Amino acid sequence: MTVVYTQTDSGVREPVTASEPLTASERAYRQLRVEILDGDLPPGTGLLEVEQAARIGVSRTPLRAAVARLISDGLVAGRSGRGFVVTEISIERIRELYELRQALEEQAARLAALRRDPAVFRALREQFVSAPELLLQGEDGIHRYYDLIDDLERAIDTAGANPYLVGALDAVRTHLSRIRRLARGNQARLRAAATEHLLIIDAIIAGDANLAAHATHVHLHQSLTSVLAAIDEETANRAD
Amino acid sequence: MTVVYTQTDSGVREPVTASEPLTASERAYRQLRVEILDGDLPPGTGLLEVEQAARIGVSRTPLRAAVARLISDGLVAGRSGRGFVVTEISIERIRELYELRQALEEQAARLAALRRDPAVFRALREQFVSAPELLLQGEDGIHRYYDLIDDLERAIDTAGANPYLVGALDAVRTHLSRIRRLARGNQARLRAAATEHLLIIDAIIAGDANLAAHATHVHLHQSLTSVLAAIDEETANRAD
DNA sequence: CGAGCATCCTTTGTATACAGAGGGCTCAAT
DNA sequence: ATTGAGCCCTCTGTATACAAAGGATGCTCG
Repeated sequence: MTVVYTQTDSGVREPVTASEPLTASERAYRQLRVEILDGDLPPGTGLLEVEQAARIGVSRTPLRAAVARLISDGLVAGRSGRGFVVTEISIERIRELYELRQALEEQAARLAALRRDPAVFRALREQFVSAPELLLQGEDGIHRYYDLIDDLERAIDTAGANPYLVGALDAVRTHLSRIRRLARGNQARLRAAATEHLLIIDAIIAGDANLAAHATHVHLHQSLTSVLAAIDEETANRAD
Repeated sequence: MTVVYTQTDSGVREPVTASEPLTASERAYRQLRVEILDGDLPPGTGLLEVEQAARIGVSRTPLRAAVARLISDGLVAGRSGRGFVVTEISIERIRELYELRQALEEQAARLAALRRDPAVFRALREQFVSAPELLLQGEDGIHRYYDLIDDLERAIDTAGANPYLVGALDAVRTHLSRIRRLARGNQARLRAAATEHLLIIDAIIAGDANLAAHATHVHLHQSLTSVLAAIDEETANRAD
């Protein structure tokens, strides 16, 4: 199970650890993945092997390997004799995704509360207390806020110490990142989220597994509500 | 070329409608998968592309595709310059797997209770009531009992109506089937399990999501306890 | 006798050639 | 004009040839 953390925001955040001698299939996989996640290849886009191989600059063999991985990621679907398609994401799919996410994140929070190193989460707490200030610092602050959330998620994953769970969560987060673009930058929501995150952190520090799980449940409920509202609004605006 | 990528196909229960003209990569995938799941290729077994391609009777290209799928299934792991290995399953891994399973099956039971068609589960209830009799009918009865459990799982999946959740559960069940061989055929445990399953079914029929989730939690706790005990015993016997 | 280095060999990664299947297009008939 | 059938063409699935990387082994030097 190859995990690739290419955070797809236009940020230039890779420490650039030399130019990696990536294999062709790896390059093809990453490029297609980023393009799908960023929406450059919108859902429903039909793709052909030869065409994409030529565009990316690899032969069909590594491209097919890349596509196979994307299929198992659920980002594209195979078509019988006509190439492959970028999978659609409907509102119904988002609801379903959140139902899975609920189950996974609650369990992750539970396990983290049981196994955490308190020091790690106390440090995170510090940062989340001052998170609202970040939101006043424009685009860059918001970007750093999202990074902070990533740090929290990773800390919870690490504390939970369950590779299977982390793997399932990574898959969910992959799909979520296709949605997050929609609901990005809602100040009010982000401030509320910071409060919710603080409660989760406190529960984990206290070793209160049930509270951690319930706080996570509440947080995700609010998150889903916000996402659905943002999509509704978007759709309404588009109808104007 | 009609190639259907049955991504999370549990494979076992195909009515075997003659040998369809499967693609070479599909054949290779299924064969390797079955061999790993059945333990013919025990954990730790090192495999080479050429060697396996020759054995199965396909060329390296489709074999590589098959291995790629097995890797994303988590059944094998890639080695840098030395082929690939069937992944190990330690006791610790089993515990972790059950932690994930808990989260997923509880959510599935919850959703099933909310969305089920009562008639389906009333029919299943009938069968589970008479399940203990099956256990008296020897190996064949036990086999039919396991089929019954499969039916229940599928009914819950269908009622839950969440493809993402089902996909995650299929992945977990794939790994579980490697373990189940160990704890197979413990009569006392199977009788107890039938009772637990009945409670889950009743909760789903009643539309009681919380009870369904808790009953599932209890059931999985007992299941894990039983599996770990069986392994302990096995290890002890082997030490003799 | 041990350690380091170079070389060989094994095994993967990639490209390309070929075959078959499926869909689309054209042409004709009603 | 519309619909059906047949043909062609495109695109996938597979095999194989080639290249490069990594490890193991043996040789040499200290």
